Amino acid sequence: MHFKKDIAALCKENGLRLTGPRKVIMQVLSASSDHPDAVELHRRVSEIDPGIAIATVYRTVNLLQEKGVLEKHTFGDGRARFESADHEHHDHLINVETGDVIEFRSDEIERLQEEIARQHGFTIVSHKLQIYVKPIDKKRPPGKGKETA
Amino acid sequence: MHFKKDIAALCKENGLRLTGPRKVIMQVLSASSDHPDAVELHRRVSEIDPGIAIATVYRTVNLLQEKGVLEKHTFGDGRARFESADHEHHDHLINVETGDVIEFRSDEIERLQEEIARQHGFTIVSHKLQIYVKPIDKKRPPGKGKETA
DNA sequence: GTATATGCAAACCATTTGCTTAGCG
DNA sequence: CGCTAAGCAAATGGTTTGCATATAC
Repeated sequence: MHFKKDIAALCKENGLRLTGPRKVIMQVLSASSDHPDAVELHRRVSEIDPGIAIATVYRTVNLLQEKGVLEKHTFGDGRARFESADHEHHDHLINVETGDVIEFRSDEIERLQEEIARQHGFTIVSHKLQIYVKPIDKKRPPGKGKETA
Repeated sequence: MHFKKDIAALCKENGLRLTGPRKVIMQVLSASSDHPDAVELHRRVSEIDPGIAIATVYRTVNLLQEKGVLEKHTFGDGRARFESADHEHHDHLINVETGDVIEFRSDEIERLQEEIARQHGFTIVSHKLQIYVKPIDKKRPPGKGKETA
């Protein structure tokens, strides 16, 4: 995750008050290198300040998403997951055996998408590409084969 | 949608009993050319047999997905949407202004995905590409910029 | 006849919201 | 001080499940 700008600046330029809960939540987001969901985020936040309500976590991440600071993803399981938006766009490989998420970027795919949208008379607002994968290594035990939804 | 095989055959080869509700649900699925969610599916099913419970719709559609007969998608709104799996793979353009879903296929993108997965030491289990778009037409008012989840 | 399906209602889970109080600017 | 935020709990929306009955095979 790791925000390029500092938290106070992010709040100020988005017209958000720099409150205690926000500081903690944004600090946790900034320190997270994975793509936590709201509940996991709340768990991490609670280790720092147990008094912060999960409703505040939801309100904060939604606010940050509206302001364009965060991106919201849904990788098949019901929950929404978040990551910083202040990086170059990338897509995700999801290891179905472990749930791990790997980021990648393909300019060629990006370009093809633009082309496809244009051919249909549209411009792209956003897009998501998720590739659900498993290790090539055949010797690995089957593991819990999560559904690919 | 439109199943290639007939409904009785689909049930039989998947070890499912050919019940009244299943006949109706699968018939509705087969007749749908869009990507209905469970509630919409239930609405259509109810026009034919008002006695069928939405729980049965959910159970049926999940069963068919497990058996590989249906694909389940989530296009950002909370609901799951379904379509037949017995066609060549394709991806989706989602018009954010209308919610319309347009199918497309790009062999080149498919190929690039294979390549990316392989480079990371994986094979593809499945993948989803959703391009959220709006009409090129500039004269349209800004509209409600729905979130891109 | 017996295991599988269904209907119904209650349960679930993630997320949102109304209301009141707290605290940033 | 005034208005935004937070906490809490109740509400929501989509989806699943337990249980008793019905039905396909």
